[in-house]
Amino acid sequence: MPELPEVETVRLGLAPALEGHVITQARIRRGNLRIPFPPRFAERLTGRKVERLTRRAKYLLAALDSGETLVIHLGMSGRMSVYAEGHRQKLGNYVYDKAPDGAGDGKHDHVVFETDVPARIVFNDHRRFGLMTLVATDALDQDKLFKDMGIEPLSDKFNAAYLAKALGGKKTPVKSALLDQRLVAGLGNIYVCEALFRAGISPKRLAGSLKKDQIAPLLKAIKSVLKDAIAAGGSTLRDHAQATGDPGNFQHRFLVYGREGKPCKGLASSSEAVGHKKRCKDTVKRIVQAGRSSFYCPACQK
DNA sequence: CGCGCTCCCTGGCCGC
DNA sequence: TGCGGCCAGGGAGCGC
Repeated sequence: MPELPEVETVRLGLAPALEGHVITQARIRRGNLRIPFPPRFAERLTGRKVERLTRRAKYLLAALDSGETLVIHLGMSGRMSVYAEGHRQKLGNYVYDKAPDGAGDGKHDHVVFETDVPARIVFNDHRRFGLMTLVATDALDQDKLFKDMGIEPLSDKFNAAYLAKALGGKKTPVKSALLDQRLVAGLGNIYVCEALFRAGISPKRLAGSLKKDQIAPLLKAIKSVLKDAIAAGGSTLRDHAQATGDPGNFQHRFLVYGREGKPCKGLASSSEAVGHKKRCKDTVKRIVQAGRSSFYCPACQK
């Protein structure tokens, strides 16, 4: 489920319970995630202070005072839930429920942390495509997980010149190119579909065939859809929840994703418009590209 | 090298 | 209500 906006939403909700705090206990309840836990995983976390909680693409990174970084990926269905010990309480900008009986004991609760807030943090992942591992902080960039990863879409480095070069000459559909984490890291199926709609570009267009004057609108569409989704707490289709347990709200603002056969919304508001008309009588279509659904409006996207 | 297909795993939903 | 089939936000691996 989680693309960049969902992971960022989780990071924001996790930070008050983790950043600047000590992990007083770490417990593996169930292994069998995408990769095995590293040796002595719990011991290497216990007693460690989390100095910073950051995000790289769809990964959460908790830098520890030991010089290691706890790397977390939520896969398709991962959740990080924060519970306050004792009673419901507010930390930073978030309100956390009191840990109910059995919080952390569920069938798909893989890892449970306690921190000195005190708070309990539960990593739950029923599809088990997620992972948790430890990597030396000063070698993070060279790690297998990150060494081929492209730039952050919300960074200043992701600009029109970069995007033009990244797409230029590519014979793959622009939809597939934007999903390639080596070009730009953090976009997934939902936000690529939504960004292409906002920019008025068909997912079938070959990346290298985009006109010069389509690059800037596409860039703007990608950045705006990600920012809007973060502000809305991400998109909850089924599994995504914020660290507080609340669902995200951006799914109510999808213009094409999951809307096959429904009327095209045209451009619902000027803030979402990056260059096409508001009125449209066509319906949203779904095609499969590289094994994944693409939703688009044939009239609005060329 | 670069592409797309398949698979990993579980569960929700749809249609019969 | 029960059950089989299909589908899902990610990503690695493999074959062409």
